[in-house]
Amino acid sequence: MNAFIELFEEFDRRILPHHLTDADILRLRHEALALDLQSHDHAGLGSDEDHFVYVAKGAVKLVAYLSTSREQIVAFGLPGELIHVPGSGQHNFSLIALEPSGLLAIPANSLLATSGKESALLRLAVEQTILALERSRANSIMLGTRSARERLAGFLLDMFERGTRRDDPPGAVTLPMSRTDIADSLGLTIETVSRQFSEMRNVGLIETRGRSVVTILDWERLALAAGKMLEAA
Amino acid sequence: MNAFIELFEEFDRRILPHHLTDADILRLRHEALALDLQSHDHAGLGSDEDHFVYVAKGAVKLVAYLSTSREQIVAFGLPGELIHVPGSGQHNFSLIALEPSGLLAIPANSLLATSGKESALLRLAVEQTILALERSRANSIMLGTRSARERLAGFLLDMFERGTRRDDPPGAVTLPMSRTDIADSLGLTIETVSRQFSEMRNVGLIETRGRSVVTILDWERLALAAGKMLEAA
DNA sequence: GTGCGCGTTTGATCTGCATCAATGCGCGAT
DNA sequence: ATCGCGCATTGATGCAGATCAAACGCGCAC
Repeated sequence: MNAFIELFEEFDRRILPHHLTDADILRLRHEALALDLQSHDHAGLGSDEDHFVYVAKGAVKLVAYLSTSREQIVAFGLPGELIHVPGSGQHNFSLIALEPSGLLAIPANSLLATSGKESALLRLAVEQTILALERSRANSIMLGTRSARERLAGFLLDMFERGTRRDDPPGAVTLPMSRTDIADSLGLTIETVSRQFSEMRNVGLIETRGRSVVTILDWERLALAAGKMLEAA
Repeated sequence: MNAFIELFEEFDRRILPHHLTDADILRLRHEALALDLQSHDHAGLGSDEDHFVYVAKGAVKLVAYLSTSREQIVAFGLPGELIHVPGSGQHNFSLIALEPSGLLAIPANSLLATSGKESALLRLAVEQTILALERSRANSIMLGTRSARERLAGFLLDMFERGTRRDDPPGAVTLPMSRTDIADSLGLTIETVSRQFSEMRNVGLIETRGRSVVTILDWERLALAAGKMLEAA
């Protein structure tokens, strides 16, 4: 229970607009749901309702299931991020922990049911949804046009921007997800991902330690490999 | 000018929530921009601001440019639809008419700057953004996991649902976009798209007349070819 | 109608990534 | 430390779709 209080306060500090009405805060606090997940746990948000999930600790993936065999990861959620989780619609989505994680789930409706004159929460909902939309479209572009090399290079740069931890040495990232997860998010196979890792290591772009620590050695060439240059034109 | 009035009234009837305050409607009417585009015209929305664009007549594509060579179509807009157009952010987007089109562009901010107590417009913005997000994610799934055949079959079904015109014979759609556009939206090449069209014609799934009229002959097998069955599982 | 141009179709070949198949190795359990 | 399992790497092969190249035909101007 104390855990919930802390979680909510962090969420309040880092995401919520300041100067909310007491009524709004109370309602949110009442309708928010704290989740403490272990690796591979599904966040059972149950209902058909959309949620915004704040990731306080750990890391999660948002997965869309198609056939039993193939799945597509639509987004990763890293600490400090708020991710939009759709209720059961056309596709079957599910939010799964990559490592032990502390989450706070807010039903979208409790942002939408703003109390009368104060619309700060509604505005938050719009902003966050637009952010999610931008990321999703960037993803579509990646999946529609990039080669395997470009995808992995872009992925690493993105992960570095979003996911560097305080205990990571400079230039290094600890990837919370498996090769399978990386493959499923980039629309590739594990073998291809692995081969790209090896090649990038061989040509001196990156260095890896263990399964999940990646150090970026040559930023410029990595950005180039990600195809960033072409975009500028 | 008269054209603007008609456009706005249609937009009001079909998209806007009923019971808006007069102030809201007036502001919208003032900040909305009517666009009358010819084929291949860019909608010069200029600013860095996001827009929602209502397609009254014609058809448009929302394109992301990468290199000069390759481009990715992120969404199509057909009559009656409202599409979200991002201001210049990370990627360079642009909204282009596929045929002579009548559009109404609403700056996102004029939905967000809701006047005090009435938040109906804000709610509209959230709903529409969430819709765009859902479509974008469905697109990511398509691009990440589907084969060429599945992509085209799914595309045709989607176009039929969204784009049948009153003058189309039953079972037929008039596609407003070129093979190049189809290819750019599905993450394929024109040749591959063309070959898939031919094969589907050969096996009796569809029939084509001219360049752009497609008749669906076998709905069941087409849905099957789109991979719809696997999703159900 | 006739002719021309561009979008489309079709064909031949190439290649990047998937698939199939071992082997290797990091990492938690003992 | 060492064992053993599951993830990861590496290798061999196949194939879907890209690329290169050529013919076709729809739709427009004259």
